[in-house]
Amino acid sequence: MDQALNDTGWRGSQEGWLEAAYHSLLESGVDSVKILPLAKKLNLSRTSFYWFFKDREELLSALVARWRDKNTGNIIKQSEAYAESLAEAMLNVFDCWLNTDLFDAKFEFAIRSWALQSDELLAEVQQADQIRLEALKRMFMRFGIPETTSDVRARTTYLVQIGYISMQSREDIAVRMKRIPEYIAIYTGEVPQQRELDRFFSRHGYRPS
Amino acid sequence: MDQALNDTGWRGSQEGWLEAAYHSLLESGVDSVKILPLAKKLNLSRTSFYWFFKDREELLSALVARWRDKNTGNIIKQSEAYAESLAEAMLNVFDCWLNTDLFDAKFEFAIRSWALQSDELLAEVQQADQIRLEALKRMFMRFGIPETTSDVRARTTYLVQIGYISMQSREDIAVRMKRIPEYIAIYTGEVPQQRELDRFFSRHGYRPS
DNA sequence: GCTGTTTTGGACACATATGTACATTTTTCT
DNA sequence: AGAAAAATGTACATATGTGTCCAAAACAGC
Repeated sequence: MDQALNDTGWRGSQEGWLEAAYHSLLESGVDSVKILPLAKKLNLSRTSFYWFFKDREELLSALVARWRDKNTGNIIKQSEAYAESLAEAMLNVFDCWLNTDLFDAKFEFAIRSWALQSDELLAEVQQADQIRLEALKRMFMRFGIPETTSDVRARTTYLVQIGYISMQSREDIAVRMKRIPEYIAIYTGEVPQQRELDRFFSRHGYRPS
Repeated sequence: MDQALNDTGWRGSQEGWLEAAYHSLLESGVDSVKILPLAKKLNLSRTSFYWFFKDREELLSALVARWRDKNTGNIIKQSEAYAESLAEAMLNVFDCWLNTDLFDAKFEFAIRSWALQSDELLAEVQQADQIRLEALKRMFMRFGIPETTSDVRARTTYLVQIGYISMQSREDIAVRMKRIPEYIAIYTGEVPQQRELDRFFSRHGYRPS
């Protein structure tokens, strides 16, 4: 029987298993990341898995590594991006919440749920939270906001997003865009300029009607 | 061998199994709620479980019912409580975040994680979110805040809390109390009066130093 | 203290998962 | 084409979970 082959000409590969594990994690949580079901989905024999990974643990570690590499880095980068006003800086951070390439919200939630049953992972998640919160706080302080206020506003910005993820709601992009100016006003205490909003909308391919 | 007996003089009971399931759910997620491990924890034979519950499904349903009864009701109640100012109304809602009897944050997170692998439960969680958000929005509107602003502020209030839960951080009560006035200022746009804060601190048994 | 109901737990049948050993197939290199 | 390497898949051993059947133990009321 002829089956789908990958780049290498082989049916299986480390990437293939990892990718399947990633999708399973996002859809149904860690406990669904099991070798037998993955093998079925990939139309591969279960045992061929062990050629690419030592055991299930190694696969799970690879998933965590993937998360670590992707999600924390971009928040920091966006919070440090050039901006003329606090509102503009905030909009830079908002890029993360609207662009899956910058921040993978579903992945984030799946990891957090997983952390419920792994103290080791929980420690990593909390470290990531701290790093991200500090980056946001620095952003506020760069624009002259006092420390305590910066701290609380950084938390608000970040926690609203984490909460939004946790709601797992899949709203229309237009609905979300409409709320953006209000969010900016609450978080920064200043109303964003129209041209700042236009620049933001434009880079997310959105045309307000 | 003599074993611990409960109120009825019997060793097992529906309540006992449910309570054990609840603790397991909060500590390690739904997939840890298994009959065999629970039996071990309760020092009971596994099969005696089936005297109290038809099967595992029925136990899980009982857990969901428990969550439904507890968490949504109190947010609505607190958002409708008497208040002279918006800041005071907000502090009433904050009671939920500081009093486990009013809102069980750990339970909430465990349920949300569980919803990742159950579409049925996800629908319920999202319905709860909507009901709670609407109650908060009404609270803002009661104090003359325009609709769109009320909507976004309700979301901010609620989502910060859901996000906070999702961080699973266990901070000192004093640390959290110190941030309260700032949060109130952000969410409501008005600074809380000292006597309002004092009343709030007092009912949570907190003495600012 | 006998009787019947409630509750328990051992024995069984079955399902799903993990990981190892080994023979076989497929591809690459010479 | 033949040998070596890479990848697959069957068979086996083991663990953990679910749910049913049934004999026994514990308790309540007479």
